[in-house]
Amino acid sequence: MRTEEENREIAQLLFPEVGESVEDIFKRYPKRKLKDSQLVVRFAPSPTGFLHVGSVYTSLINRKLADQTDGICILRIEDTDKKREIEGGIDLIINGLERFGIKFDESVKKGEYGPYIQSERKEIYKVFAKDMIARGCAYPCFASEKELEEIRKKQSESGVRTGYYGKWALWRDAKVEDVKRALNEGKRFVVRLYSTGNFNNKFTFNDLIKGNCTFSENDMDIVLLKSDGLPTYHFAHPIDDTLMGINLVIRTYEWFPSVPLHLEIFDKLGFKRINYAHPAPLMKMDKGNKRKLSKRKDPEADASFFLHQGYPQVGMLEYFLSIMNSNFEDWRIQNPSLPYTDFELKLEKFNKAGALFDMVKLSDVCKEYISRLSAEQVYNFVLEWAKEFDMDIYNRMINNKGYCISIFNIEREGDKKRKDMSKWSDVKEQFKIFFDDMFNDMKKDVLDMDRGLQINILKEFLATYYYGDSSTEWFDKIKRIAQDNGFAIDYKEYEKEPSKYKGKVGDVAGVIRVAVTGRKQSPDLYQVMQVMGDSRVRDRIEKYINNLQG
RNA sequence: GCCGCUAUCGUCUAACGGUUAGGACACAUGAUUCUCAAUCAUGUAACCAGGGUUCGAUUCCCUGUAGCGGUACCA
Repeated sequence: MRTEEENREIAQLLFPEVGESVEDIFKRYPKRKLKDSQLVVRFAPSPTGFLHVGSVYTSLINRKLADQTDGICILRIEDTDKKREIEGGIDLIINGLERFGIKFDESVKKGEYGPYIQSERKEIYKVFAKDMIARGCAYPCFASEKELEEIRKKQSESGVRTGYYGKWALWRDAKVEDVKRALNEGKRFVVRLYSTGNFNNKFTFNDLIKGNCTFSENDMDIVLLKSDGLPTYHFAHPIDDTLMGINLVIRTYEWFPSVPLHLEIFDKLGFKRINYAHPAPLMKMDKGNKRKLSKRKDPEADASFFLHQGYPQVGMLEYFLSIMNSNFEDWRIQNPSLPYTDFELKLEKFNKAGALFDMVKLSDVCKEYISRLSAEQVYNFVLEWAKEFDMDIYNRMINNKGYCISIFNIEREGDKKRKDMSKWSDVKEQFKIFFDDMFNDMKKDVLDMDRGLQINILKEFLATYYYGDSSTEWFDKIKRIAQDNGFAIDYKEYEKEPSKYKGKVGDVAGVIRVAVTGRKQSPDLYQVMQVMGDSRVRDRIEKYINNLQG
């Protein structure tokens, strides 16, 4: 055991350049003037790669909770691992989240409690590290990687817990002279927590999502400051969240096991503890096993995948909301016209286990969402998407705005809303029947019907077709053609005696559909033809007739 | 290995000791003055296993099993 004097001496030896005190720092970060009910939360990603969908998920929780309580949502960049950092990583995160409609009240660009990038807060952590050493709550450790490895080896051989703790912690109670000598030899050091926890002591802890949990006290002398002078997550977290006035930490589940450690650091720092909520991560089914959505294996782990595909941002957020609080779906059914921001998200309703990320369900939520939009809104969203990801579509839309809106308007009104679009890129397929240069006429024999008969039907249709007809007039004419050619008008009658007829009205409409759209399936044929216009319809039918004759 | 969390239809979940175990997605079938989509109706489908506690357990407790997470000078 060292004396108080000795600890102060070591602190001064290690950080002679640090003149500021803990009090000085706190003066720069005054307490926020907010009510307790107003949540100050933060999303704190590392710029180590592309924006993960899980990040969108977690930041949405933060954003919602802040909004609901008239609180503040902060973005903080945790870039203390310089080895894993990638260039442009910060912009990737900020721009990406913004594209999903998630903005921050304080972040890299604005805010009074910055810097919001941890590497720029290096000096702050040092002040606290020096203070902890001086008070005997932390100490320098000069152990080499090799030595640490040896310790670990010995520990696993004798079957005890691995780690730097208790009697295994070489430098825990080192003499001042030893510290001086190591320093003089130019050895690099880390600052470790001087843990006073007892692993055999259990305590309960209340997590806002998990509820009451039991933990063992931490006894690991974990690294606080790395040898490059930057803090580990464990050290930066209590300091930043305290200085920034965070009153609820929402972070993914992988942090859950380090709660005892963090509580000890809070205590040793002399800080008030902060409430935690640990939501479970998004999972993926892989060969019968659930696993975390992986950056390397799963394209859909990259949030930009959804941007490319053109999944509507609100659809994405609503899908996430339905995973977070399953009552969101019921709420949505009861309040079809309210914005998702009106839904009240509750931490206690979160599921404790990880949910599978379900693309099918996502598509369904997006279909619902898009079906609630007007044709103009769809046009604008698709245009925005196409501008970035599909110039061909973009140009078509710019040059044919009215035409495109009327395409999007097909079966968009009334009760029978069309729900076949889950993402903006789906328009490419839709456009194929409406633009002549994207249109592929079908081969002659797609229909199992005599060619002469098909030609007859189409010629008769052309003879009576009038663009100004209402849909009933239009269909009456088709029925007439059907009748004249020996088709049943009534489906049930046809079912009774199929041999009496050549087919049913649907088959006649089918011939026209194939001629006009090039497909056996299409949206409401009458509406399609109205949108296409008289001459395009006639052209296509004539071309198809020629094709059959050729 | 050790520590912790979790466990209901294929998926997301509801239930907070007594229910024909509910809903949504998916799937299947049927309806529908044209196909697809939509809509409507119907249907298939679940309490991880074994012990307790209790008049009664999906629900509470224990054990096992499985999944997930942690066990770094990564976050």
